[in-house]
Amino acid sequence: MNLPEKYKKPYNSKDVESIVYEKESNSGLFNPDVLINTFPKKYADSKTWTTITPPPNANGRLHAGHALDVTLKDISGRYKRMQGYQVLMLPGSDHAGFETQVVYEKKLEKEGRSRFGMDREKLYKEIYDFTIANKDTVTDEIKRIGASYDWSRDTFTLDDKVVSGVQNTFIKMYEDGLIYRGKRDCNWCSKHQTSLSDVETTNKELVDTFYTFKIGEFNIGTSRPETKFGDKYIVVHPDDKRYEKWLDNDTFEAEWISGPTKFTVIKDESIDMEFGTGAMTITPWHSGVDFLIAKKHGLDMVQVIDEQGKLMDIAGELKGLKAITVGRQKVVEILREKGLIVSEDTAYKHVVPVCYKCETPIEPQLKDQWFVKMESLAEMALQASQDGRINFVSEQYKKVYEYWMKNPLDWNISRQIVWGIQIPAWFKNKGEDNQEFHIGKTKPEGDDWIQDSDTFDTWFSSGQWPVATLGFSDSEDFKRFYPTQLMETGRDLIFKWVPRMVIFGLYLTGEVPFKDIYMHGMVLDAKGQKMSKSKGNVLSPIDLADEYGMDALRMALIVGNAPGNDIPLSVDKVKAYKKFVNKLWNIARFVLENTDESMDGEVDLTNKHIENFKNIKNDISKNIESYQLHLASESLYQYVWHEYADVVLEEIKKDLTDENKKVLRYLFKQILIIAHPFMPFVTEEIWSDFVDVEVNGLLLVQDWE
RNA sequence: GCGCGAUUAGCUCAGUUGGUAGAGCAACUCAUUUACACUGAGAAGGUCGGGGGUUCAAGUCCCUCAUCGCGCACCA
Repeated sequence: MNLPEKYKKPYNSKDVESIVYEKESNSGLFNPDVLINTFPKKYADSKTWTTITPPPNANGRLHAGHALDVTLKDISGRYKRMQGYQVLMLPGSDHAGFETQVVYEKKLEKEGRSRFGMDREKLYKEIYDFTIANKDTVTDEIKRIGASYDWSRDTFTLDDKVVSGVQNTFIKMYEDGLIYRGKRDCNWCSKHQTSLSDVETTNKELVDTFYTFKIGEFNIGTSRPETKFGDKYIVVHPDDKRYEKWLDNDTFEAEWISGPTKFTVIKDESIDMEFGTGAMTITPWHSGVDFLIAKKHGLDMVQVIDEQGKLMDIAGELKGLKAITVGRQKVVEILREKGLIVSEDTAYKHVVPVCYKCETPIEPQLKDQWFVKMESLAEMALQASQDGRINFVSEQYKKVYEYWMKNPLDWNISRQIVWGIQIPAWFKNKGEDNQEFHIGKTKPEGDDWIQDSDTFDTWFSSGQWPVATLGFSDSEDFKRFYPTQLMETGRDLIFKWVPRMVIFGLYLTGEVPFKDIYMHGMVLDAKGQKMSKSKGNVLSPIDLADEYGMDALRMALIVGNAPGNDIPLSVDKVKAYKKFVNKLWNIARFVLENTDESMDGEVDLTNKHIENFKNIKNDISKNIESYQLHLASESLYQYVWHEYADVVLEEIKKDLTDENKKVLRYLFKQILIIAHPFMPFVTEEIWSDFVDVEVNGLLLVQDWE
């Protein structure tokens, strides 16, 4: 027969992938509007199926995790589109405020520059250009994975409509009493010079010296002597017998760092009598726990360490020293000379919060910032999970989510960085306490108003992503596509992103933003280690695809990857699926050599092979529906190789009757359909040799009944 | 400390409502130009981490212990 030349060689992904993607993309069928217009019979009256794709940070290149992310949702999307849904997979990019600024700061550092002292607008413009350039690279790489995304709706978190809508949300929340400005302890990173939310810190175990100091009759423990300059309160538990002779608010004078100091005894139940001596001093400005005690008892709060992490005036001659290093040593020296050290435990292990980007220990600071009151919002989000309006594909994340929603902490949304959406708030007399402010997008009457220079926590805008990308509630797209079906994203975003989308979705629209939540695991190296540049074990999805083909990589990422579990990826595994792709190619060769289009008519549906296939197909459909893609892909592999090729084809080869050829051809075309979502490139390519695509359409829109 | 996972063939992992264990890779035997050597046929390999319980029946449900991983919080 007329076998195309290309089948005489093994499958070569390089000859195929970009051409196929272009063909599919140029057809416009990734856009649901075009889908309806082109195939009205199939799509005009059908339901929508929507997924808003997590915006990859527009600050770097794609890694294997992105490839998994795109593949998982693309399989579902392609499947639903073939089934006849108006599929919208909406792509976007995130300016990723703090993350991008950190990346850009590193770049500046390399160039011997610094963002501090740079003109705000100039810096913004530079980061903007940098981000846009990267965004284009990232977009191209996502396309290589085969993402059937509607690029005509591509959205950037700094698009006008998003910025405006996000600011509106802030104003609405303020009016609803859900946002307040308050002096509260914040997680301060002294390297990056910004406050961070609780989920932007991570924990690090340190071995420090734990000191016990003598203050009058009390022995107090601390691992942070450098904060003790301003301490003038001794706090003990009200039931502690050791200190029962002291009454609440009793005072005494004792020798301390800067000389004789007046101390006040405070009794508070939050003290752990078992720890240390059961007595401690407090430093409310630099400790969240101490802050709560001070607030409760109305105590003075004094700043000891400045925003660069240096000791302030109160430290007298030690002023200006780096608090945590030299400052600490000097204070200890002073106290040693005064004979106030009772004991030193040099092997004290404790865990401190550090900046999740640079691991600089967080220095809590009291600052005026914008906070979101989380309690009622979290309650709404908890309800949605408990009553099943949102469904977690893997239960373990439901538990984590619900735990977090039951224990919400108010959310600091102010960031002292320029890269982001500026907060629509205006101040008079900036710098003083209790300053007057005005909330609104435009400057109020009068000359002395200046806009808050802070920007929103990036998750404040990306939390609104499902609503924002669809144009907020007054747009046509919103009415058509909201609420969406699937939110598929990495397990690391269970706190940062997912609950916030649920909260904003419910708050802004009354409806959950998505029904199914699929949290995928991390892609690890072959040994199960986290991929990192420093370990040198990073597998680039683009490099792998260059060598083995993207279809092979997609399969390697899906098979054996149960929802939510981390997945090791090895080159051997990708190779194995490259063989599978080639197997499909060779089957196509055989079928093309032995059949032709005249055999495309009716087949005997009671044929045993067709009956068997029907069961496999049902099984695969069921597993895709429930996001058990590892099972679906496994069945596909087993069927194609060990049933169709090893049994059906071998049997029919020995008895090439017209009827058998028809069965062979019919089944193979069906295989192309069920294999398409998993391996879009090779299947689409082969499809065009079986049918006239001009007449019958791309494989992309064939019926999956 | 609290929470969440994991522990199944040499390795990496599946195993959906309980019905006496599966895949890929590796290793072994055979076939030798076949649509496909990026191949085919075959065989081998597991007391499902330990212990206890529920059940006619447990890899699967419950309890407990151990080891590993992760997350959250904190003690000054």
